[in-house]
Amino acid sequence: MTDLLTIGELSVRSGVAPSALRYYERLGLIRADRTGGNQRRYARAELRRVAFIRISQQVGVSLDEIRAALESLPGGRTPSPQDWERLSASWRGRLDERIRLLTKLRDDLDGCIGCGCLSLQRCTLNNPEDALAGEGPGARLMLPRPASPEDE
Amino acid sequence: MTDLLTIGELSVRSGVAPSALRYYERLGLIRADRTGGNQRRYARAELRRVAFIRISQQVGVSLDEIRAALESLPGGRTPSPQDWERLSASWRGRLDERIRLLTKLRDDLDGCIGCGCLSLQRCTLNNPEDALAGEGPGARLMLPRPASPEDE
DNA sequence: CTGTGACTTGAAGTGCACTTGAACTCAAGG
DNA sequence: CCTTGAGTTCAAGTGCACTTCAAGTCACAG
Repeated sequence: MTDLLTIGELSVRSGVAPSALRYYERLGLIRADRTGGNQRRYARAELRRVAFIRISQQVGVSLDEIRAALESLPGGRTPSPQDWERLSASWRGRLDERIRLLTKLRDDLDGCIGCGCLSLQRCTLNNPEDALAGEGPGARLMLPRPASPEDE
Repeated sequence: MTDLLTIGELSVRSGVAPSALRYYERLGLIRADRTGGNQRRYARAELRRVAFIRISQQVGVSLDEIRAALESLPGGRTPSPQDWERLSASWRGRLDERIRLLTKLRDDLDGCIGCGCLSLQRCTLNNPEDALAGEGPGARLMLPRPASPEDE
């Protein structure tokens, strides 16, 4: 029971496929020591990093932004609880915003269903002023830019 | 002021790029008549369809599912208000679920920040039982399957 | 020492939702 | 009639987050 994990072990414990872990390493999100035979060995702290990565993805943050956040850690490679708190808190706003927009969408949808204006003309639903645009996770999650109606 | 729209007009009114409209047509999401010169002319009803498509995407529904939903319309090609209501309502559950999961994530994140257990070991945050998995919009929005911790 | 399963690499492939480019035609105003 | 901007097609490219593949190496139990 050494305190270094193989890629297989890290994969099982983190729930992330080995291929994804290698991918994260290529992107500079995690790091690994190597054995004499060139195999990866992960410090346990990497488990925390992987957890942070997955949680951040759930919030809708891209890997590139996560990388930037992790790189912002002062000096030391192993994030302290304070680092963790700061990073987690920094996504909080994003999360709030996403929840807010989805909730607004739901309310608008309800309003539309209720009011019968389902042709979506002058309905708030079709009102582009702020509609989950930008900041989508993954590739293009939400919408590049929403609709701007006029007539119909 | 004919009641048929060119692709440029539909693009401006819907906020969707012409290339995207052609793409939607290829996928069978919208349809267009053609002029003698082979140019697309859209009935105004297509504006509603495009609006529905964009809204559905915001809810996190893939184009393929949207296509299936639109195909489910009984007979007539122009969706009635009732159709609209039914379709909109059918996404409602997805929307609720997404909001629920994001809210749970936020609460967990708060809990983590508050309780200081930021190493994310036995924290709910890292609890995979239900974590925005599946059903992501776009490509792979949320997560294929989340983490399953154990030690650290 | 050998077999087996876990590991290594780089390159290529996947899925979604589009966008871009090249080469061309159409529609409408002057 | 001619120019110009808007339209057409098909093929290929983009971005993200990975996965898959082929060909080979490593670690360890027996």
